[in-house]
Amino acid sequence: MILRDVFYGLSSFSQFQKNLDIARNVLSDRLDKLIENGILELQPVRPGVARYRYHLTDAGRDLFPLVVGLMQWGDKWVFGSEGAPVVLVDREQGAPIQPVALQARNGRYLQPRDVEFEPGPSAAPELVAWYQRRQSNAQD
Amino acid sequence: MILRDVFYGLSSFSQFQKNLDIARNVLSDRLDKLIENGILELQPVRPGVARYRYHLTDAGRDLFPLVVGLMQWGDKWVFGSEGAPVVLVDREQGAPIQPVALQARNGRYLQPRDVEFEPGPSAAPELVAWYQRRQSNAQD
DNA sequence: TCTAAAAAGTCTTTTAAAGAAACTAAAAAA
DNA sequence: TTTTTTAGTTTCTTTAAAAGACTTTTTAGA
Repeated sequence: MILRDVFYGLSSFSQFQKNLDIARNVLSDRLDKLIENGILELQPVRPGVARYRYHLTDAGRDLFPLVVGLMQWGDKWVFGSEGAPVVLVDREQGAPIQPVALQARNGRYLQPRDVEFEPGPSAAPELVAWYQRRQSNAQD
Repeated sequence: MILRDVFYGLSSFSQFQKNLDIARNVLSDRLDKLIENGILELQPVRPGVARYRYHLTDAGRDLFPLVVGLMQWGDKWVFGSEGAPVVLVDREQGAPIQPVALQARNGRYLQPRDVEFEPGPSAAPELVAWYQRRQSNAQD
């Protein structure tokens, strides 16, 4: 919810507090954790003044598709027919954006059954072994 | 983590328990909540036997881009240069899939600054008012 | 310039959630 | 048929989250 508000454009403690109806200490803890984890950072309101605003880091900005995807999921499965409370539009076209979805390199949309999980560059040896075992056996 | 495991193909209580290293009562609670919220459902292992497997509902399957997006975020910002432990490949091509990202109707990739939040069909009146106030004023 | 209100937290107490370990009943395997 | 595994539940302890009062610094207004 904090992140959603940051993407809405909010950046101060009290703005979050008003909007989220959350205890101040909890808000404070969560903001600290978001900073510790490199998702938000504090920037002085203006040089030389000890008052700060919370802003997204590059890592934080990269969470945008996830926050939007979660909203879209809620629009579909929680709000459903009553419609979305908020819609995201492309500034250039003024049109709603596409739903977040998985795509292959060639642009095809992918469902869970269309993809496979494979051990990556830093896979643990036991994961590689498990994967190879699964490849040889047909059952599971 | 439970959902990630479900997308990996796990479906039984003990599979989750082994893989997640979580207290049994906590796992039980969370599975119940996932069912209550229509993300998982219980299906009998075989007709007439009181043993069940946890399976995704349509709503649950729709969370796939979010789970994958979260993995991709971690691959980039947590694992970084050491590389991903798991990669997702398109079965048809055998190639890694695209990163989850926002796209406009015309296919353009969108950053947070390229989009705008607007009140939707079920927006609360105060959100509409807030939005209109923000449209007329240039500041914030 | 002084005052009051707002902003941004912190501190203390209460409540809820998580974790560990033992217990139970049914189903599968030996 | 006996033993193991599965899929939980129960009870107790520990840890974390939430609520609400309190503090200090900033800022806007009279």
